[in-house]
Amino acid sequence: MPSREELFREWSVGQLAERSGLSVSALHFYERKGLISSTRNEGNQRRFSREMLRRLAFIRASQSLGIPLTEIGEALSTLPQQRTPNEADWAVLAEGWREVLDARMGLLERLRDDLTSCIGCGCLSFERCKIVNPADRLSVEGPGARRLMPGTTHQGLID
Amino acid sequence: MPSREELFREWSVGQLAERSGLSVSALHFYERKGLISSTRNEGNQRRFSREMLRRLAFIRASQSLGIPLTEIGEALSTLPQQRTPNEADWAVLAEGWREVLDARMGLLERLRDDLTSCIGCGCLSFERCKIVNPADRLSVEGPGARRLMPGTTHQGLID
DNA sequence: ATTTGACCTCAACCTAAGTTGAGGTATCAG
DNA sequence: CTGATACCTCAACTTAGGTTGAGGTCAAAT
Repeated sequence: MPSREELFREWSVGQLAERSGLSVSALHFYERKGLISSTRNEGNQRRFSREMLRRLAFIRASQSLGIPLTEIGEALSTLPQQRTPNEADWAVLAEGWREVLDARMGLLERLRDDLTSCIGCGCLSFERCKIVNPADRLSVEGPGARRLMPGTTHQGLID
Repeated sequence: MPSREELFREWSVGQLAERSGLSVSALHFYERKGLISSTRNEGNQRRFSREMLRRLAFIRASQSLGIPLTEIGEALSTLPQQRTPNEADWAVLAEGWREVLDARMGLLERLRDDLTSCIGCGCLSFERCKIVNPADRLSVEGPGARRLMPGTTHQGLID
């Protein structure tokens, strides 16, 4: 159980970085992106509340699931603004990711099975192969790097 | 069955682009990266052999599985150099991806289960939560964008 | 009083997987 | 023979998720 002091204490970036295992530059970056927030002391230095540590934990957990920061940010923005989010609030977010993961796994499973049947028929042809063709939709996305695994909002690779 | 002409015919970039559904700039890019190759005619224009079409099919199929181009290139470089690769050669590559996919799905499954138990215990803490901590290893990879799903060579997110 | 270390901002750089555009050449149809 | 395409190269731009460094300030220990 954290002491009364611990609960109300505010952390500097360096301290938050040490506790979270993230770099100071990453914390600055997350703040610019609106994923975390801070107040400033008299000398313009950041002070973070204890709640930010939990936000960072959620961010890291979500990233390890392959979810992009923009989506993580959207999820975080649904947390209550006035009161400090409680366990139930966080559970709602985590449950949302569960659905994303299930969808993503289903996609991988279908791709794997199609690949297997492609080995069987030896096709790998542009006319026939289900695995080769779906990329048509991906190639319509415009410039820049592609997302490896389109998340919640994927348009369906195979259907 | 393709005609004798078709078999020996060489394609220009534009034709290859049309047949494969890829853009001309992407084909140039793949050639620079060594994924495909061409000869040049008298006027310095690219001529592609029929085999390149199959390579492109493999590249697109692999990409739809979330495999990065560098790994696809490594796989392609294991194809026989002297003779034209046959069905069996391609099947070896496809079988390799199957293993990658199985590993990737196992990873997602473990993450999903851990997330579920994290909802149960309501922790999301840096000290205890299996889902939050593994990112330590990811953060050691240096500058630049992270891969969403580390492929064959992943160091193990959770173990 | 000074030095060390932590902090501040801002701009530039990195990878991946391409796209876009400028400036110049080739090829083909009429 | 002359346009209209198609092609060539090369450089710069794109997104994501940050890192690195320059130049300057703040805080605490000596």
